[in-house]
Amino acid sequence: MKWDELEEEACSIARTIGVIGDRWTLMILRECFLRTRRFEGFQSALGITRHLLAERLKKLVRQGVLRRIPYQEAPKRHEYILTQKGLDLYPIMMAIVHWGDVHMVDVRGRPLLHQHRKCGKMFDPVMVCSECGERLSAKEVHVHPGPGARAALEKAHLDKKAKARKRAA
Amino acid sequence: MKWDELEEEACSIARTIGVIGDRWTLMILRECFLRTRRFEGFQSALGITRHLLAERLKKLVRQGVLRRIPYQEAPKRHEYILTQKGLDLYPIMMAIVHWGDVHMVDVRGRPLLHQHRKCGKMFDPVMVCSECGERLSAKEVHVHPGPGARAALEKAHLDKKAKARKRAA
DNA sequence: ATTTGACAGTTCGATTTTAGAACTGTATGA
DNA sequence: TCATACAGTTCTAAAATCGAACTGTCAAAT
Repeated sequence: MKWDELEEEACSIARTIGVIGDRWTLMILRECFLRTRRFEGFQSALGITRHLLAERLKKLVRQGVLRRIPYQEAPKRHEYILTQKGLDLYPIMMAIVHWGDVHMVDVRGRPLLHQHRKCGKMFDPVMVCSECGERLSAKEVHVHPGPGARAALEKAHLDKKAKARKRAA
Repeated sequence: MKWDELEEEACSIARTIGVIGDRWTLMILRECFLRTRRFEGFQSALGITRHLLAERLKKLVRQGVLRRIPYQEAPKRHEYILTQKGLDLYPIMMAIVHWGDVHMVDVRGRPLLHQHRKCGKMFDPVMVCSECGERLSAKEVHVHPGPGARAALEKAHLDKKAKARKRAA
């Protein structure tokens, strides 16, 4: 499977992984959420090769996760800013941070603490059900095929028939 | 930066990415949450090469995300089951699915729907503050260096001095 | 007037990963 | 005894990544 095929799969995980599912992209997004905006900023914070950084930034802009905004003429310079689509990645980032905080800390303790402005307290992110507000766990969730999956199944069925015809010919 | 260095960084995102931050690992974990347990199951569902699948499964077992459990002798066969550490990845998975549902669906609609057993309704996952229960967004969160970050800063400081001495010599 | 440094990339050869396919070995069922 | 299921391993070719150097514009320092 190639990267660009992932985005066509009838699976929201596959499609999302097509956008953010590699090491450097996730690290770049971490920096975005920590308010880094410029090429040099990303490069020196991450130690990524300049080549790859340029490539990943372009890809994120193409996909609408970042916006490239000029901040000076002569020479032309741009900043990379999260779009709303990019900001919406926040729960993913927080979920990743939290898992690391719980399962990957060493003796030194947590690298970062998070304070909620609204209530003023240090907090952990918690995932709840949008309908009843209770904490979610894998075992309490039932998965059903949605309209996208049914369409995909029909397509797979047709593909299979096409292949069979091809073999016969 | 190499993969194994990621796990030593003073950053929970970097450490987590060191474990799950590649395309195939995330897809394998998707299958785990959909109840796939065996080598052939993963392979045929994902189209991953057998070589990489074997490698990724080993890595996940080493890191305590999966447990390798024999289900028959002669020939020896094993199943790969999520540990608690693995089950705790659920919020990350759900956050990824949800972002895909919102930003990457096509005309066919959502591939999967999620039903919460407790309340019986179809739901979306929502991330809230553990202290006050309000929805989280990036702008409402303040980041503070924790104990792990301070220790890391001191270490970086020492490393820098060591390097300077080396240059001088 | 000339050099130095910051910034944002691009280019290129060497190394590392991944893809794709074939092969190994044990057991079951026809 | 022949085919099939399962869980890998091995091999070569292709693709991605690394590391380092190079390009070009401008501002500030000498």
